[in-house]
Amino acid sequence: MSGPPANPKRSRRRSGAVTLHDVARLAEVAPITASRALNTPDRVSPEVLQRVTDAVRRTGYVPNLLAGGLASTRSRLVAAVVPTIAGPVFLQTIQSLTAALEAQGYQLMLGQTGYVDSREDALLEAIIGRRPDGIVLTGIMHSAHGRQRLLAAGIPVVETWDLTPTPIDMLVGFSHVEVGRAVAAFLHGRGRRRLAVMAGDDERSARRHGAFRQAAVALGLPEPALVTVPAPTTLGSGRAALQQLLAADASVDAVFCSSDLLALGVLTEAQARGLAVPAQLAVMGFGDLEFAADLHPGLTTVRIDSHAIGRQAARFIVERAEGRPVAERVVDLGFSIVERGSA
Amino acid sequence: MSGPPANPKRSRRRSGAVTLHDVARLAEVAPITASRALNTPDRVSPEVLQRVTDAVRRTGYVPNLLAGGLASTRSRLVAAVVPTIAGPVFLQTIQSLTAALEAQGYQLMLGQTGYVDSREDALLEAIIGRRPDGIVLTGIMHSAHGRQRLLAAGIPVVETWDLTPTPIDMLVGFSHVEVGRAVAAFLHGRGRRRLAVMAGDDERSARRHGAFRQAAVALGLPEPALVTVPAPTTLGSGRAALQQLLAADASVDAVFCSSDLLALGVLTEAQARGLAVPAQLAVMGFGDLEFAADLHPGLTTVRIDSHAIGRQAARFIVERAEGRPVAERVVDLGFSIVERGSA
DNA sequence: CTGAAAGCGCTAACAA
DNA sequence: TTGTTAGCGCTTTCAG
Repeated sequence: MSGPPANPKRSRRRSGAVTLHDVARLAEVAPITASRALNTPDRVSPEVLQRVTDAVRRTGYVPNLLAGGLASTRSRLVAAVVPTIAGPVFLQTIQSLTAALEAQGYQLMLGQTGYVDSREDALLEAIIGRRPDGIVLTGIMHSAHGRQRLLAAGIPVVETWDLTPTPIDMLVGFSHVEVGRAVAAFLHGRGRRRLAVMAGDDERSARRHGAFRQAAVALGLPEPALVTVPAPTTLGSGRAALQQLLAADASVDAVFCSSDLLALGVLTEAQARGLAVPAQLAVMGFGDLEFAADLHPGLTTVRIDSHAIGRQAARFIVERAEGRPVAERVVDLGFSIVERGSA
Repeated sequence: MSGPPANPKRSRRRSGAVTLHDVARLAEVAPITASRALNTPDRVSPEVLQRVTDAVRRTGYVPNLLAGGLASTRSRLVAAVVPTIAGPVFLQTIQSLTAALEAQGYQLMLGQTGYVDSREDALLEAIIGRRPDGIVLTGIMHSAHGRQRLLAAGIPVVETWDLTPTPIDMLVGFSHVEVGRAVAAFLHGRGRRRLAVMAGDDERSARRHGAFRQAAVALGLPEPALVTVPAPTTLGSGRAALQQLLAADASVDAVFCSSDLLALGVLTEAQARGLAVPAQLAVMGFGDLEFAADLHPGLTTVRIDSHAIGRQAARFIVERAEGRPVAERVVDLGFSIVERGSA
């Protein structure tokens, strides 16, 4: 339909796609005017705007954002880094982040480190190479070297799902230490006395159960038992961990799991061996994933507003990219304990 | 540490980052030679390679892939489009796709249509604008107009999770019709006579249960009951759907769910109301997600190798991008029925 | 409000 | 094997 390259002048390849020049020629304006019509339509006369709009429609022009990004040093690309997208917790954050960014004309690039720190550096390099307008770090422990590069690249960074005292740049999360304490207090308040923790082997989880165990002891309870499972946590590892836990000490009357999926595993195993929840064993999860409310019994868990984290991260980055200074660079979204049947 | 722009010549901004020119100057070679050293190291003398490598290390140079992509018309970017990443099924495909691409130096851009067709066009535009080396379409129904644009843009496309007779370009999936038939035959073979279907309201799911119901009738069974739930399917919708199903017809003795999550909902509801699985009700899922095997009872389900789909899609696109022609453009990965306790 | 010139940082074409 | 030159397609300066 559209004319293929016909001019046998000489030299380079040309991708063959319609360019802004083609549009401009058709609209009988200079390329820069066509550019303005598309990017800042209110700085162009209505008539010109109309002509350009028509030309775009007629040619099926799609702006080359690579070229635009190169020229303007604004890529409208945002990178997100997660250990694995398959883990239960970060998914909603990524979902909302993507959606919020798309609504503003930004795209998300996804990177997975796979819980292997060495991948992190390579990934970071690939990401920086794209000159994204921002990077969202989710649930990862970044090396000092990685922080360096990020800082050096001058790319806005949002760390999420945590509240570190020394953020690289911006931060949206909540206190894992507070979560641990609150859960210990909650279970103690419900009359539970022999607590246990089942936790993924990541750093954040460690901080939660560290605080949990400390708080339990401070409340006069015996040191809670601890079972660690490899991250990402699964239903299967929850079942196995409960077996292990009960084999070591059958008197446990409450388990705090580091994810709802783990808790579902505990629920499943309890059911399989006829252990009554919550009568004999109270079970608490973490995350308040979608399924938590509909389990039987309903899962008592720590609610984290994963979507809000994603949205706030998007807001942070877009603000920065548009040149608006971000007043408050740290947002604590908090958490809450949702009491349902399992505890 | 590194020198900021000092030359007060005139004109443009310069991003401030280290460029290939800086590296080349330091290594005392021409920029193009430095480029070769980085991209095709074997076409450069060992000595030059060494000098360039050193210069890169000393400057902390990170290639600008926007510029590279613009010049070479190869962005090393691949776009994936899913309805929502939060749905249970596509996650593993995306995970493997990302991982496989990263291993080859490609990055993934994620786009969500949110089950709204109008979003699809806007998203497509944003994607095409990045000039990706490929697009992976997962679980979406693309409009004729969308197909047009994709074709016109000349970007390699891989459709996944399906086997359409008229692929846009490349295809990796399996037959949903075959799945429906196989499940009907399986349940019939296990002596089930009053079948039911619980399905998300997406097109693919409809094809599965269409074939399922047809096959059931062909086997001499009564027309299976059908309960439709909105996509994406959840545990909660599974519970609700079972209630609905039993209210309409309590004699049902087998349910085929259009996702494992839905099946988990059915299992949960059955347990809550003391309905014995599989004795009174056989439950089958779809997907064989990670948790399926560890449920109690274990979930009998249709196994789809979601990871393999992602890997094959990556292979397709990389082959194309590297200019190697793809011989077989359609791959049927098939499926299998995994028999566990629930049916 | 519109345009001419210059160049973002890189690599494909030729040469040498 | 290395270099020269000319752009990829867009947007920023700086003028009108």
